[in-house]
Amino acid sequence: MTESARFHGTELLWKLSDQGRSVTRPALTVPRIAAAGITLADAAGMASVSMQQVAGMLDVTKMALYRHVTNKAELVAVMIEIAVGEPPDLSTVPGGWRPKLTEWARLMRETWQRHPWLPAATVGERAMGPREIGWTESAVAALEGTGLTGAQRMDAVFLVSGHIRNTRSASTAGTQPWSPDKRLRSQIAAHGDLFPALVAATEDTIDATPDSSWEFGLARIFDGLELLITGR
Amino acid sequence: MTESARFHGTELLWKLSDQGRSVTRPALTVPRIAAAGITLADAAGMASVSMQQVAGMLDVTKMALYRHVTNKAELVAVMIEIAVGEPPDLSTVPGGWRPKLTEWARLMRETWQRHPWLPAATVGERAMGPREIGWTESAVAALEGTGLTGAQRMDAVFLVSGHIRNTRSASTAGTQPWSPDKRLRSQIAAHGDLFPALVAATEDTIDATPDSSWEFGLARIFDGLELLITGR
DNA sequence: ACACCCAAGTGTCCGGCAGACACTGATGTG
DNA sequence: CACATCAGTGTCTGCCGGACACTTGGGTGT
Repeated sequence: MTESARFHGTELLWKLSDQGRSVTRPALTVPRIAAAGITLADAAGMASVSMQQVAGMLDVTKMALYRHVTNKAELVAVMIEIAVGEPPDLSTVPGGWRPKLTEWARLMRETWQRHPWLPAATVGERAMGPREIGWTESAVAALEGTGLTGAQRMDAVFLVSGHIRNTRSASTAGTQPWSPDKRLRSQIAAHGDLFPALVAATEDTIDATPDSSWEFGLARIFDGLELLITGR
Repeated sequence: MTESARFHGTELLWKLSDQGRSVTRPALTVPRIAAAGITLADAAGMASVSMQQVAGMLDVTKMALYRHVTNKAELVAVMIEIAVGEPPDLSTVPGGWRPKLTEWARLMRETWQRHPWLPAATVGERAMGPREIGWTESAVAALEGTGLTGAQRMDAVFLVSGHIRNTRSASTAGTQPWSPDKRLRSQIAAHGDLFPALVAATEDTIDATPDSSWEFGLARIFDGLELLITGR
């Protein structure tokens, strides 16, 4: 059927199109759907993840997705569970809780950097998957033997992960009146009489790297924890 | 024209109705619109603040609002600026930076408690109003004379306000696998073999107050800052 | 007294969103 | 061959933000 239809192009084209649809297209599965959602979110943010956009990526009607996920929240949950990946094994990290937690924070930050929508998605009341809980497990385990109570270990992990969330993306961190936003900065300068302390403090933040807040905060938090753990 | 129509009720009724519309109803103004939005957000969350809902509270069509605000983002910005209130004057707080910042954090937390939608609304790229910037100014000013560089003062304030944001509301804090969510907790217990550290740590968090994470984190952060400031 | 203007509020439309529900067409098994 | 099951479809509803043209009523200039 390849060459014989040379002079009946339309027929062949139609068949090709049909074959393209029914043969080459892989079956719709939850992982494939989630992967499409992740691709979309990585590229254009969580706001552009809608059922129809995801369906569009798979050349399928949005209603087809509902055969595999019960609703959008479930789709997002699967996306998160896949995107966070396997929790790390910190037992191989030499040293005490501090190097272990440092590595944990680094890995988590890295993951969230790869998927900038994760901070925004992992917010509010929702179901957590096993891998997501596993990340917390890792961090809490790193604090065993520090003499902290269970509640304190929990709070410490919460504090660190909160800091990651806050420094991770402009879309989840609170807006701050400095950072590279020239417009806002010039507004502060224009009303300098109202904000003398800000004007003074922003003078030497011009070359601040985006990572400086991250490192500063993490150092303070770890110092504070160390003070508590070593008992002064 | 008032009494002469006594026996032509319909006319009077129509006029009353007209008067009721034009006389008793106050004019639409930006503050009134914003107040309606704040009431709505306080009661039912940011998700229920839509142009039509706000307009409905004022017995007006949603399109009428667009005469006073250019779009929804601007409405929200005004809501925020009004809700945060005047920034505090910390110069009256006796003591050094730590009591001042403690008071600042307390006040900010209080404000955000009064308007639980504030954390969610003050996120992402957006315009900040003078009062909002003023809050930051207050905090940065409290750190003057500590010997910290401008960038460090900024980072410190960012760290504290980030912690407020994280502990403030379930709608902005990252989901955590403990807290009073029985369902999630039982799931951890059910798969206890996967999460031994979590099981151990959650055992004594049953009576954790919702404020404990807040106080724990703030104490660690302040301790860490103090360590840096006193130079040790 | 009259024409006119203009600001405030309105009605209608559009595209995009999540999701309910009934349907079609293929496939494998008795 | 009959039939159940299942993957994917089409259409509908009710929300959302917002563009745009419209009405209406209270001044104001002449």
